Amino acid sequence: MSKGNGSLNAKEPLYGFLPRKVTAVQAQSALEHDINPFTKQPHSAQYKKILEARKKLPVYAQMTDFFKMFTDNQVIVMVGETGSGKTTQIPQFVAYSDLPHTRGKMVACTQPRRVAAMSVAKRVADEMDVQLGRQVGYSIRFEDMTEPGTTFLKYMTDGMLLREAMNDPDLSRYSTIILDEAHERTLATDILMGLLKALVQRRSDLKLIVMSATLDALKFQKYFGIRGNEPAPLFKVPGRTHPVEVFYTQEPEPDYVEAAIRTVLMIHRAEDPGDILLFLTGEEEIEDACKKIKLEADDLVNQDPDSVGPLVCVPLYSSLPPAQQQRIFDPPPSPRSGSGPPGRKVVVSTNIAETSLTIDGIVYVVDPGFSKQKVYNPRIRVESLLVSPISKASAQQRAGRAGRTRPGKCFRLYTEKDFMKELEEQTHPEILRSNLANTVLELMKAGVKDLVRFDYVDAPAPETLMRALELLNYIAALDDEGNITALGSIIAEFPLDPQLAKMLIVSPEFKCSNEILTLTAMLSVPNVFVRPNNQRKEADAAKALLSIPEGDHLTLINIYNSYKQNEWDKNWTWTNYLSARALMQADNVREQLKRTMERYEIDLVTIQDPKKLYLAVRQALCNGFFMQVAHKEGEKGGYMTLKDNQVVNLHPSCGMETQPEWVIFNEFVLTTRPYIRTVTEVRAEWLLEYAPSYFDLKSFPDGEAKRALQRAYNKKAGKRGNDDSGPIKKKKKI
DNA sequence: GAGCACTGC
Repeated sequence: MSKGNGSLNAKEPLYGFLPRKVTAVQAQSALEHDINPFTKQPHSAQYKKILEARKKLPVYAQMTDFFKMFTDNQVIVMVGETGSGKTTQIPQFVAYSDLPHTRGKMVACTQPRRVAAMSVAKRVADEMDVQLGRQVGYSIRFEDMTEPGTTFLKYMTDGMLLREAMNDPDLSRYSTIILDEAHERTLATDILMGLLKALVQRRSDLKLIVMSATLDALKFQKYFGIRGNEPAPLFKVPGRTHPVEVFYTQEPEPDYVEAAIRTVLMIHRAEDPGDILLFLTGEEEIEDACKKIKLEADDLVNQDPDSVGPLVCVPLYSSLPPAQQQRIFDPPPSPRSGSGPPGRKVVVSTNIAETSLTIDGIVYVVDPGFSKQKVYNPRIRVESLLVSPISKASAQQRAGRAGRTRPGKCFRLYTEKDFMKELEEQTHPEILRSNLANTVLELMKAGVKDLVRFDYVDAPAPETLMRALELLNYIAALDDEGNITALGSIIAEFPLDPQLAKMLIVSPEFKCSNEILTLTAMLSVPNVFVRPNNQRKEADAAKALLSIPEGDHLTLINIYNSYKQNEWDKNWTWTNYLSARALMQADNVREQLKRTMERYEIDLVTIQDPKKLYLAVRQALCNGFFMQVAHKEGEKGGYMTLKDNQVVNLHPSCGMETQPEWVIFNEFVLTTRPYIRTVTEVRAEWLLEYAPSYFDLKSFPDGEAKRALQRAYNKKAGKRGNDDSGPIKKKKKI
């Protein structure tokens, strides 16, 4: 709407507002108005109450500066520490200035996590006195809570916006894009930053706000600087947290778990009431530490019940069932007697408590300085998890968890010198630690021609990019010139690893797309097998009953089918030692993938005879995973991966009855030893037939595997001409 | 004879 628009009368709260030239005074008058400018309804009583609370947020005090900076600049970097109110307020300020609803546009605000996108959208809908899903909404995988034509402020996951960018590289629905929590440097946020840097140059009408923590601001300012040297302007808002006193050890601790337990008990004996948060690295470590803390704390209470209160220890990690995760919000235990010492709660958690989950009432943080981090080795194409020292930024984030409700203390189990000298400033962004096959394809689909010269915030290693391009070329997603193919364009549409998508797309040729659809869904959710420590035998026996001897991939299909047949029986997953949560998720994913298949007219077909069906599934598997093949070498059950010659063993969870000569595996895991996990028997002749360029023997490294392939090749050549019983030939060219 | 840091589409 613009000045002089005759359809507006002077009583309208937004009368005289010029998009992007709105002042803070104007916005404030609209906020105080009795009429909601977006619904034209009178504001509720609750609206006024919330507005008073909003006015106390630090960011509110800087409205004037913000509106001016937004008017004057296309790109802004914003820093707002915890408690500043930036995530809820800035998008609203933008909406009042940008007035996207008057131009059929939207303001998007991205979040790295689904729950954040949902809960912030709900809060902001309340603040704006609108119904969630109307003017204010959110969009996450499996749930689009927006109304086309009505929603103008949309919270969404960063991955969701990246998906949209693939099909509309200009992101033309948006007038302003806000990237929140940019300092977390998720893969999706990093890619979006690269795409948006180029996009703001193409689209002068698009505004961009990058919100981050203090430490990264200058880097982003420089990255988004215009015309060479001039950095993007910075908008800074102070936080509102309580002080946290930090303590270091005098000497390095040789055993951080032991030191952590000791520190927790020391706090319990000697410090004022208040809950403790201890960071450890993984499930096993956490369960173990909980047991030990509980034992020792009980001892202390028994020895000295007059001065030591009761203690409860609560584990927290993502694979814990939601009901058990809820225990972190329980109040601490009550004193044993009315006048006895107060109880204390200890939460022992993975990194999940560093960003994803906030626990109120934490006063003490114990930080041993480690976490499990993903690392990618492009040489052997393997992602693995390694216990590594955290960064300074991460240590600060952990310490901050002690000061949410009142002043707190953080005990770092390393020396101050190590903190200053040894810890990296920032955790390496995910883009430097991941296999980029998926990312490269997404970028290509978003119209990026030259991946090596793309303007990344942090450029990945050239070898990582080469590996990604190589894989995409082998599965025919990219042609030999490096251009995206028609097939590659469809592969990119599936929310799957490219190999899985390729396998799914070709599966109708093998008449088993129904089963491959199930398999891809099962492979994209967390482990479905549950194996409680005290019932391992029972769990393994239950698994054996559902196993298919030719391979774990077939077992996964069988499990899904049995699950669906027994859906009426609420106890079925439980009695079979399977995760109901993971299976429900698989079902959900399967439905989503099915819709994408329908969009591209990929037929859903199956073969009635189970023997033939399983054979077809294994052949289809070769079409996607021919790069993940191992050959049996020697008599002791050892395998060697093809081409990169890694010596591996079948993972103990593998359910095959024999050790076949050729197998395809879903993942390579490096734990106590190198293992291949989720494994299925295949035949050499299939590999040669479905991936001839990859199995081109001329370029193959010498060894047992090559000789075996050569024999299969010779046999095949000898048979040619009198054997036409091969798989169904391509009927539809993609 | 072992594990599953955390997100996201």
